Amino acid sequence: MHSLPDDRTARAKIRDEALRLFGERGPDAVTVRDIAAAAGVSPALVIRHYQSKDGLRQAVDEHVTAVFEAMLTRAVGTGDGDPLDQAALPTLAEAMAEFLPADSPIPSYLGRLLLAAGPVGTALFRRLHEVSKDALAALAQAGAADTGADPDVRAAFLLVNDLAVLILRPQLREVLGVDPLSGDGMQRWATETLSVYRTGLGGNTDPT
Amino acid sequence: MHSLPDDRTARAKIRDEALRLFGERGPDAVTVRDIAAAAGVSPALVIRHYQSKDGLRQAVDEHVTAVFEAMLTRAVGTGDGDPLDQAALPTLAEAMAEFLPADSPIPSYLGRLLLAAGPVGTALFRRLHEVSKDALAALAQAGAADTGADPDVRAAFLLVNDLAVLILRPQLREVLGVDPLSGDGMQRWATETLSVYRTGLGGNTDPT
DNA sequence: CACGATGATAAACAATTGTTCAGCGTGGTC
DNA sequence: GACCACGCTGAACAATTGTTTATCATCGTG
Repeated sequence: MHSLPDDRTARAKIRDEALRLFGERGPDAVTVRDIAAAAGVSPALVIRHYQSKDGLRQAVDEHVTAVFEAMLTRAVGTGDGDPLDQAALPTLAEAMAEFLPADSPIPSYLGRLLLAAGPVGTALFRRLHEVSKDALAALAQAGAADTGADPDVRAAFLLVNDLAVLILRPQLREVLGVDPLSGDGMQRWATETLSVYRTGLGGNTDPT
Repeated sequence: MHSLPDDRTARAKIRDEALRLFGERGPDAVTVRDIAAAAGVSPALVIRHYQSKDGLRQAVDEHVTAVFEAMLTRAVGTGDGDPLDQAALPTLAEAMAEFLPADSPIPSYLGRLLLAAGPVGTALFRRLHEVSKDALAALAQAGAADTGADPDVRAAFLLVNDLAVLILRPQLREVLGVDPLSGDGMQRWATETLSVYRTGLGGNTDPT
């Protein structure tokens, strides 16, 4: 990422197609020949640029992580204006919808990254848990929420609720009839989650 | 060797080892030779009994689905005593902890089944969503909860909160320092989720 | 004892996959 | 023109993997 002449043609295209295919089917189900064909190059060129398939996977990992990190800082950065409102917590999916094109392969790849065993996914998950804990603490300090008896678990609970939309996107789309990362789907999802976060599931919570 | 019921044959052992390995690494990362070695038999015998690796995978799918289905009916069956209390909803993980040994490979395999694209996982997810919807409706009818403005989405929300423990178990264990499917972990997780389900995240919910 | 039936195996086969290697075309420079 | 650096490729290689085939051992039974 330093001083290479230009990332312009074949090399970047290989990485982008790999990102897309990895996100769709998972790295194990994608062959070097698949990637080469999708990028319109020969399999040998893929290896020539990235040494190995695993090298390519690492390059995609780093690229996706970098994009996501930039997105994170921008997302929490914008929260400074009105630091804590209803939208301060479930911003992960919303940030993706805002900063990425609707057909971006990054959400899918991120979902796989978080699921796969490995240092990258683990670090990413831990990072997100920290962000979640910080957000919860900020909400609590502002009196907009309570950290609960077990702040670590509560933050993890909030986090996985957000990640579920990434990880189970195909299944949710199948069952709900709408892509949970689309505008409409996010609206419906956010409404319900915020409702629960605000007042719980409802019902006769207090016998007044 | 011979005293046990006729389920500890080589055939069953192959299936059980396949279930375990598939759950640990995913079917694509497990070779027929791996399974054969784990079961103490030859690779040829694996094929002889199940025709193909995919046939074995289907057999494991059916076995896991059957076990899970039995678990589901027993779990909702026990709910008849005191039909709806605090424990009526997030029973999925608890049912597993109750009906399965602590080191059972079934939760992991189920998690993968729900994530993988394919008819079995899709059907399973749809089935669970129905169960979740029914449970929510029952809670609502008893006045213990509200179906919300969007019952389908609310039921899906509750479902994925439960599934997250299955799907993200390694990551949660890593971050929280406790297996969320162990007794201790489930206790902590259930406490927080029920707290949120009951009253929301807390804080100054109304600006009096 | 012979003898199938049963259950299991070793060895080979064919296809796939990651990777290497020798070389080809093209464009800039002397 | 000669040359050479560079981006790229086609074909081959080696390892892995799912699967087949031909064979072996064992055991209850005539």
